[in-house]
Amino acid sequence: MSGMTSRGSGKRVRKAPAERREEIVAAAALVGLTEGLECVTLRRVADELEVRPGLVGHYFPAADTLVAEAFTAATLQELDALLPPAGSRQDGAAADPVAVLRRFFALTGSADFDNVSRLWLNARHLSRYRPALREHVVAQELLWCRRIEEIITAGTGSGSLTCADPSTAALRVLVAIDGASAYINTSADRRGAVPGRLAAALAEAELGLVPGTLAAAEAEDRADGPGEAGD
Amino acid sequence: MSGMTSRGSGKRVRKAPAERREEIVAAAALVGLTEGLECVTLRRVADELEVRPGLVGHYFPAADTLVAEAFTAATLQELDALLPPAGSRQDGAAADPVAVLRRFFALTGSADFDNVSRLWLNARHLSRYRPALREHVVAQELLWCRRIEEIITAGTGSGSLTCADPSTAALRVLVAIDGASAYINTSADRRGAVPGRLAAALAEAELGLVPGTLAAAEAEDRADGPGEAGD
DNA sequence: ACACTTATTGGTCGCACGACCAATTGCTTT
DNA sequence: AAAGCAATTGGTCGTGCGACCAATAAGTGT
Repeated sequence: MSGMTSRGSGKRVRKAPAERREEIVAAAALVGLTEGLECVTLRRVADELEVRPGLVGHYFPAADTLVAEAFTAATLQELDALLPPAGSRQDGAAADPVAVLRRFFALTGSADFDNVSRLWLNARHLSRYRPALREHVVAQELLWCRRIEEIITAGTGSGSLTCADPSTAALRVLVAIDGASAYINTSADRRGAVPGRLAAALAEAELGLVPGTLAAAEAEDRADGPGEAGD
Repeated sequence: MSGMTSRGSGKRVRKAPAERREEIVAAAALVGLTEGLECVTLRRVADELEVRPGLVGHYFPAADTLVAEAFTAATLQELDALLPPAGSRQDGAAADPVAVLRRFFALTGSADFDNVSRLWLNARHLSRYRPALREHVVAQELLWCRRIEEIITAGTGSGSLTCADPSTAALRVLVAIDGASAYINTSADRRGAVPGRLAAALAEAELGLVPGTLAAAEAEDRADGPGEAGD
């Protein structure tokens, strides 16, 4: 009997509050990202950490707070992977904005981004009922928008792209991405088709780039793409 | 004691199965539209109709089916209000496609459409967990897309608008609308701003119309609009 | 008027959730 | 080594859910 996955009983592992709290949020973020925010429950998270539910309840007297923080933790990490923050380069030289955007659209269009799309969709809906989550979602919306705006502004500065209002352009790009990812749970199969391209195409139009600059090769991992909804 | 809102007890009202079923679906659709699809529960719907929960369970042995049908009923009705189906005109003359589209964007941009935006967001997320709902959502996505495509095709036929591929254009318009409505639960206040316009603007660009043709006057009913998120 | 079908009731069962609390036990301080 | 703090446990309580079922009563046909 080697598969003793859980420490079963007895042995308590006492940790520093701050550390335990981070651990809980990280576990909650993972659950929320992979299974959905409604699965971020005291019991589920406790189970993940092999801890008693009461402990999670101790750190989060209101379960809503845990859900909200889980969302923020997940999106924050994802954003950093998508668009490295301003001060993250050792060499002072910033990367080419167009290249950054191309990488950005390549990532958001790939299957690896699916869970993130689901998370946003999930959070936006759940915000209807959970005020705490709502605030965190609004904050992340702003943050993502700002991060995109930074790239665009850098691009206009270096002249590699042109745009009247970086703020508006960033918001439009974000809206297009959200529109495309809205179909993640219903039509994920024909993702490569129109919606996925729309965001990049819109960005190209919005930023005065030649079509195709941002739309990476559509080498979808699923090469079996059927023609036009075969209903 | 005049407020005898419910018939309290005893009196049974026996109805024909078909009629009762429609009644249940209609009530469920209303609940789903106003309170959310997770509130479409056997008990909640039964309460709405002043009937015992078991009865609803009798007509819908699987609760998922009720949720799915409620969604379809709600969106079907809404679509007909938004874009009257092809054969709905007594006089054979079809309306001017551009006028139809203008009306369409005016309606989707108004506050009356908020609950519908919420419903779609709701359904798209819930489709992650409920296969029955998922199928209905996919069907409605197709239907909405087709209905828009009809208008566009009519427009290209009459020459009032130009477009390479009506099918793709319709899908793009829908994606834009979905992107805009994604923010309904988090940033409904500054709806008038960028997102709402984006859909109409994209449609104008997509259909070769002069900017402003489809974007109706942004006379928001909420005239008390405060300046930029005052956080 | 009667019997028969079935729409409708009233109730139970098991489950998962958040909230709450007293008892326990690991760690730190004295 | 003893005392104290608090992280952690184990358990309870109330709620709302879907599913299920036997009993009831409203119509329908004879």
